[in-house]
Amino acid sequence: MRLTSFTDYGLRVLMRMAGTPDRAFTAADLAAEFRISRNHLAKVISALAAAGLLETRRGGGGGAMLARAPKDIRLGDVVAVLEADQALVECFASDTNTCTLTPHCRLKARLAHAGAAFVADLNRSTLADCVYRPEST
Amino acid sequence: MRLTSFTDYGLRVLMRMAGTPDRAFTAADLAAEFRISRNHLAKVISALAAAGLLETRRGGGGGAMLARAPKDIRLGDVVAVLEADQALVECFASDTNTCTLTPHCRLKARLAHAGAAFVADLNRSTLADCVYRPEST
DNA sequence: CCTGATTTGGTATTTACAATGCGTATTACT
DNA sequence: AGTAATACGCATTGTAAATACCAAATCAGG
Repeated sequence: MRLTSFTDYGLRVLMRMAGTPDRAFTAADLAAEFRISRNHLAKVISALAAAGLLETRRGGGGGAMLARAPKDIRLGDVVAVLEADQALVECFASDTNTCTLTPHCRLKARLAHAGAAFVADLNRSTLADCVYRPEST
Repeated sequence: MRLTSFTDYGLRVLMRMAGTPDRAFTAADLAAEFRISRNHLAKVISALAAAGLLETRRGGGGGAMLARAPKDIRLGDVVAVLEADQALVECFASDTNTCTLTPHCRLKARLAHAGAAFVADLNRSTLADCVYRPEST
């Protein structure tokens, strides 16, 4: 059971931004602070913006900031958005599925239910519960 | 959010065996039926046997069969065993973790809790709920 | 007590895909 | 204009899962 680093990074970004609201973070800033790839992080930020979680502004002095208050951002929703294209097991990707028991399988629905339980459990917390404050404040 | 095919195959094996109890399945039999790698499947079977879910017998006429009644095998436990070496996110693998917010991160515990919720939800079902019967019975 | 069938375990190879890098276009502030 | 940033497509890399291969241990049956 694994989440992609894409999702991992997305959560880090949100936690960090919640720690210093009203600041516009550039992808370069965050990449340096986290010591990860700037390019990859830029895509994560794009995805978060596309999901309506961040507001971005181009050009000089631009960057990204939270689109809503941390308490209005539920963690499960974030994970669900960032993991949207991940199939829990093979048979969830109907176009590439080769499982021979697919038509009669009684497991798939239960796995889907468990995945929903995972998200629901995370949704008991909001970003406000996971604010990250940098070293020097 | 993804499970490995290792786990996926393990679940298929158990469901199939529950459909025809008292039969000893060889790795080759199951691999042919599922149209997957025989060698890979052999390791899955090994892992299931090591976890006490299967009894295996070597030699001519050997094979594997369920060690317990299907109703006594909980799906969440199976997944937990087969996914044991999978880190949900980077910081769960403490030896290779590079996340700069690790000491102060308030997310990790919540992710772990959600992972447990996933397993617990699956544990509401047993293998008896997911028996797979082959085409011709 | 062989012989063939099967599991078991280790290692090596292949492959798939996430992760990363990079170049260009686009947008916007100064 | 010039500069600073996002946005986007494509190429490349790296890593881990998936697979293949091989040797050894084990057991049933003649």
